[in-house]
Amino acid sequence: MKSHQITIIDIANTLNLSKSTVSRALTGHPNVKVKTRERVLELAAELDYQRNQLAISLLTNRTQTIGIMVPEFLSSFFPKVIIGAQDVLAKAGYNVVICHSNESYETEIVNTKLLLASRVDGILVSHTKETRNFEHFKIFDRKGIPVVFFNRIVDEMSVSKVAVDDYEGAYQAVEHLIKTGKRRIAHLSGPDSLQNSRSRLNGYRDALTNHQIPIDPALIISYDLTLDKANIYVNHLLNLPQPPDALFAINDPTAIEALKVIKSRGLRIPEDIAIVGFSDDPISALIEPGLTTVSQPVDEIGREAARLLLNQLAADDERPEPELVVLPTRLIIRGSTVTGENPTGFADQTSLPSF
Amino acid sequence: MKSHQITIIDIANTLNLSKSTVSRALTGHPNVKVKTRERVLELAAELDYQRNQLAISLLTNRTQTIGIMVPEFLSSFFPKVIIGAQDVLAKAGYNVVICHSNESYETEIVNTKLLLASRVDGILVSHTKETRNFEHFKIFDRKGIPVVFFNRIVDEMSVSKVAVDDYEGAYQAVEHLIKTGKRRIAHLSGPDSLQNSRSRLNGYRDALTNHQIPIDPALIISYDLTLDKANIYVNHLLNLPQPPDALFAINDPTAIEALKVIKSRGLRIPEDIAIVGFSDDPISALIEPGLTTVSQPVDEIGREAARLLLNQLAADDERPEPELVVLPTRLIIRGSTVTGENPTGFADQTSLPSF
DNA sequence: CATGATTTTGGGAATGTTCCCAAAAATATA
DNA sequence: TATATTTTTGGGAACATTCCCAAAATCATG
Repeated sequence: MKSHQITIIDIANTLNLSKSTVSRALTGHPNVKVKTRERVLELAAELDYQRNQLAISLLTNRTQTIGIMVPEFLSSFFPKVIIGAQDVLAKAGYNVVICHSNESYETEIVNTKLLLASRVDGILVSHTKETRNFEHFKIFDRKGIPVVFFNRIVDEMSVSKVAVDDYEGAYQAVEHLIKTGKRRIAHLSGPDSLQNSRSRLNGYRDALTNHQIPIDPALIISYDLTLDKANIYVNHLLNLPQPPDALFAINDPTAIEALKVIKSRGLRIPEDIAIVGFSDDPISALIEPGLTTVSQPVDEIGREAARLLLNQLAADDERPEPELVVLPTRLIIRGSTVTGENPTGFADQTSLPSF
Repeated sequence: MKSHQITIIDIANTLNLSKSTVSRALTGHPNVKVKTRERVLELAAELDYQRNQLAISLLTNRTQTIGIMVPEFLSSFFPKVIIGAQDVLAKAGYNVVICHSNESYETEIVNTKLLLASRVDGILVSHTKETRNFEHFKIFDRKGIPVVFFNRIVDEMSVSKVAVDDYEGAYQAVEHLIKTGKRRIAHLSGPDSLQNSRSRLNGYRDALTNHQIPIDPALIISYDLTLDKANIYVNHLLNLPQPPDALFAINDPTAIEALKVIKSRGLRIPEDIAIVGFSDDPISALIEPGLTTVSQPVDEIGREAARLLLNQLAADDERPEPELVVLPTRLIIRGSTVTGENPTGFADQTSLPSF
């Protein structure tokens, strides 16, 4: 049961002033006597007065709130992106509402409605792996609420986007495997609905082709990113008449699952089969052998997405041109592809304490 | 630049109705002709009408929004708690705003103001390690906005709280070390400001005392949970004239940092020194050796905290009695304390895919 | 001390919605 | 057909704030 809220009228009445004067005193308007302002601020502090942002938002039609929608946040990736974005947005005076869709298209739509109802000024989005229809995001666009996609981006919408160079990252990962002498390189790919999944697959293909290695469709498997499936597919690959001598996985959790399966079969990594992941999850530096992986500037993805959104919000005339930012990736080489590299698997750990 | 928002008045004008009737049609009030309701709903859908939650909140003085404040969310702990809480709250029709204080007291106070200004109906809080003064939380209490503490709880406030049995968890962890024959058991503890840090220390002490092992103050170190400090203190302990033969760490990141230092010194785990952590981070099952740790029902902490908050919100008469829920912990035994246990370090992995 | 200029204050509209009460329309009853 | 009853609709107040314009108070200048 909430008690009566303190309003500017309460303050006005106690001090025998009008609400207008109190409002001016609180917002720092110059036209108010110093003495009066002091009296108002003093009483406001004493009563724990908090201006009602709802009323102001209703009046100004701006909530100073940005919605961030992510498909999950159990892995470290999205929390880090959010932290980066939040930092930039907070400095610009915006609050942040975080929604996670749990990789469910239905939940994503519900979140969409929610953000629309709470009248956010803009949204940052990484859609779910199930999302193939983007009508629910176009509503924002039609209402003039800026949308910025990050990480999982949408070709069919003309809005600002932040991605990493998935193609190049994948290309270099596969080229690295080729240089270590591997020839039968498998790829555990993600669902076709994800743009970055498609780009990484292209990078994989082109690296092989450019090194005169034929592409064997039996070595390419797209899956839905649920780890029990990964387990099945890795086993399947190992059971092939001509099993692969290397595996490029769509992401680190997949690579780690593969590593687990391969170790339990008593195969040697990287001699029998080498593994490369994608995204440099903190875990990847800690396991044995350390996982070679394509790192991405996670924090910077969030910061950049926030900046693009602020660009859209700042323009008070017509809508500014959408921008596309592609951030570079970097190959981190560890024991899963090269012997003697990071033998303990411990390197550049940066995770924080938890309780 | 946001375009004109569609309001019920727009709908009312186009259909030659009053705003009252449109409002009734949209909210499902029975007293409206079926034909009229259909016309209204149809036009509303066509115009992408979204009711303005701000206006409603202003009127009802309830925002249907809950604030969750956590000290960090880079480790997996708090994201999991948030997911649990969010699930329960969403089912009860509440939205969630997440704030992370980045372990900074200052930021926590800013977040407090922010949640107060956005008029949340209640808050779930885990305070920072720096927080020793809780006045900023008492403001909520005074305004009749329910507060529930979880994980890091506050003795001096009479509100609902959710904790795990830190004392018992620590006791069992240390007892386990004693049973494996260890006698010089060190404890890397957290800051005294955290209630769970104190409880774990008590569990450690009592386990030693009850097994007639004298407590050596040189083996107890409280630190601020920043990993570089952990590194220094572990080295310090190993350099003692009589180094410990086991280490009970306040949390898993600390334990993993210790493991790293100990391995790099060429000591055997657990023969030369055994390690136990706290909270069963997903990483703990993946490293080598697997980390023995005290697991807590992370998801359930969030769900339970949400339930306690709903209890407070549901009561429409006077304020209900605060509740205290203490959830059980469970010792997970792995290779860092027992040889031959989980030799690969891979066990019960449940982390999700990331990009 | 009067006049004009400037500073300070007050009143009302506006924001989008719900809810209460009254009015109008439709329906039932005599 | 007139009256009573029920259903459906409309008009205003209320929520907390800001902003514009006018009114009041203060100040400076001759």
